[in-house]
Amino acid sequence: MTIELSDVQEKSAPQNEKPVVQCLTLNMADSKLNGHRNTLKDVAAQAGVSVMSVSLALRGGAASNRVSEQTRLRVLAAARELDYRPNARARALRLQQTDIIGFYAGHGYVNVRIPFFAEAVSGLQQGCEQVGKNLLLHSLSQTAGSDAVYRELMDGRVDGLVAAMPATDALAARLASVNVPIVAFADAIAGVPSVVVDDARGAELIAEHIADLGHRRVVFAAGPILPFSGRRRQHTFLESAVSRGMDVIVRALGDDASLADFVTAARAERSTAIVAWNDFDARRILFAAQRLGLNVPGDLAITGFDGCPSPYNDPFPLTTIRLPWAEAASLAVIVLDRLIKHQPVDEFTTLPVSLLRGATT
Amino acid sequence: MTIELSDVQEKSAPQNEKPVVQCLTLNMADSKLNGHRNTLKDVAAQAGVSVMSVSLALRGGAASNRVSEQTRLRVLAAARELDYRPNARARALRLQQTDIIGFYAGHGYVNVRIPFFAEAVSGLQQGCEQVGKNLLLHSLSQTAGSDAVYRELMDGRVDGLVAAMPATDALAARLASVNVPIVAFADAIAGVPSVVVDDARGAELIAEHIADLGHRRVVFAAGPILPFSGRRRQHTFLESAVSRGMDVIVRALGDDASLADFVTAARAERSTAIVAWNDFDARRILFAAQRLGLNVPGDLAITGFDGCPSPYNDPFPLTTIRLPWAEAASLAVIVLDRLIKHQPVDEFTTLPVSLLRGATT
DNA sequence: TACAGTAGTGAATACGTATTCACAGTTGTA
DNA sequence: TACAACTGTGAATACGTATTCACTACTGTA
Repeated sequence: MTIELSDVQEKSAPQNEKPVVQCLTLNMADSKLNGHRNTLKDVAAQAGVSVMSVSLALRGGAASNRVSEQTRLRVLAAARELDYRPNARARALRLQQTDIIGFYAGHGYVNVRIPFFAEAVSGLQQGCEQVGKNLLLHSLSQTAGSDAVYRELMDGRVDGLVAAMPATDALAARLASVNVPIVAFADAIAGVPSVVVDDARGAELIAEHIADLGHRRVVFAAGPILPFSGRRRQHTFLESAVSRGMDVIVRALGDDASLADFVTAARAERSTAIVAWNDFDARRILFAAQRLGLNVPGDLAITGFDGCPSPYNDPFPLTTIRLPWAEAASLAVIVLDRLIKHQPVDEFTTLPVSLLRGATT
Repeated sequence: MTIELSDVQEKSAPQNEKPVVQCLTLNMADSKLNGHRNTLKDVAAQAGVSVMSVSLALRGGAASNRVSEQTRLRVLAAARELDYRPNARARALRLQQTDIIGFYAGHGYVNVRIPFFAEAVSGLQQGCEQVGKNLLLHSLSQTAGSDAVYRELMDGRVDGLVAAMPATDALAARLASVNVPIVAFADAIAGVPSVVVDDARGAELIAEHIADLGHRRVVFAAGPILPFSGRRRQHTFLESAVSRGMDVIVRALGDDASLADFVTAARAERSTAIVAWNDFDARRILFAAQRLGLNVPGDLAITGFDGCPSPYNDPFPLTTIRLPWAEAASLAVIVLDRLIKHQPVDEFTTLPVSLLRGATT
């Protein structure tokens, strides 16, 4: 069942090495651009009333009482006939609001391929739909520094920002001091409404689970770099596991080449379980253990942390802590919206986590 | 190695069933909002020159020659001192351009959890970074109809749109006729510059590969609904496989409950391989086959279509066709940017695909 | 010295919306 | 009939930028 990596080969199609391109003219594009868009003034002229009346009539609700029913109907007819839509750019300037919120993530997490980020974006989208905003993914990956976030935030492009794990404390402080509504996500930021998940409780649940299964000696696999939430998991797990009488060895997990050594070392020192600080690393360890011919969980139990649902039916699911990133992100948007509207908000929200029992313990 | 689904249980944390919430005041938020942002006029006053001079001086390049060196330096100093940043909302109205592009995907593919979508967004982001645009994810999932896309497109919120697989032909036609730059992605749209991947060639590669392995009787698993690219894969595979002397049975794949029946039926009629039109279905079939105790690929070979890289090291990778969605999406953005700038564009671009040999054949 | 040419800058305006202000017209009351 | 109260609507303006227009001051040449 163990598969060699070399089995995965890429065989490119010989006759299709270069993109097949047919270049045609672009007269079509030229003729399509610069089409005239109808404005409020056009509608007013069409209906034979003033701009003001149009604005009031179209706004609906209580404002519509200001205009006579006859005028209102005439305006509506004219607007429909001209297919009028308020210009979002002008609206944004007039109302000082774009109906767009931004999302920033530090530590290189700006990549939808990473499950955490995908879950977050999924939740953000859902939240946006609920409050009628749009989501702007800043075009800032590794190259763009923290300054780019700040600039985009300050130039009025977005109404607010959901900030996940700022790369540095300096950036966090800078974000917190800015004149723009901000909600912290995943990691709390001092002085900013924050939505987080209960990492610490998750670490306790793992410790409890491992202890219940009878493990007495385990390895905690820390990443080379550990964001704040990772440090919290490590700290709480250590405390909880030790208090349950377990020996815990904390060791940094290296690159792919060193994975086998990591597992072998754990076995050599008689550890029976490896607790990883996230699912990504847990799967790397699982993969290495399987390649070494170990029986998981018989020879070695492995646990992760995140529990992002797999897009595929996973035949060998991890035992892990499910962190409700999507729900948290969705909530973050709602909090941000309240902040933008000057409504009272909870300064700090922690979402509960749960143990997801898979096949690795 | 086969795992029962019932093994995956969710055990919630008893004392954390409700979100832990600490509600504080929001005076902080109040004091932060409504901060004054410096405008061009403020900079002009600070530097003791006119608005025009400031605009010219800050623009740099050839325009800066219009102002004296002394004025330029004074303006720069004033701008830095006031931490001036041009207001994006006002710029958008003045320049009739927001530097934002939108992305629309039909057929329910608006979900970063779906690998195709994640790859697409990843490529879009990369492309955006290259051309200096931002990416707007419309808040439109299942609830919002095609009308919402149209509206967002027409109100000037975005400079252009990358459209993947419009839900209906009517929508495609409508998009193509609009006064806004559009690039079709994944599925071509008539009259619109399109960036697609070579589905047909991929289907040939699969047929060739399966034939080389000696299979004479295979099942093509079609989805209940097949988007255009899926129909193309099916059509070309059929043609190519039959011409190589294979028997092909085309059968729709049902829900999870019917997966086992699907596999059993294939075995009963002596098929030795199942070709799925995408990776998602291929994995579902793989999962079902493993649960039935079959040896893959010994008893049954399985192939997919997509080849999105897994975020985790996959110990049992599919044999599939790698479709370069990210590259295609990135290119789509670049084409869109050229369209926006009225530069000539390729009307049709097809990116090459390759066979990814995994562990399932 | 007078005038043409040029460099530099201030004032004014458009982009399209939403809203304030003021005014005309209508109805109601003394 | 005269005046107040009120309703509906037109005109004007601000949001902040980028750009056009027009004007001043200065340099160079005849």
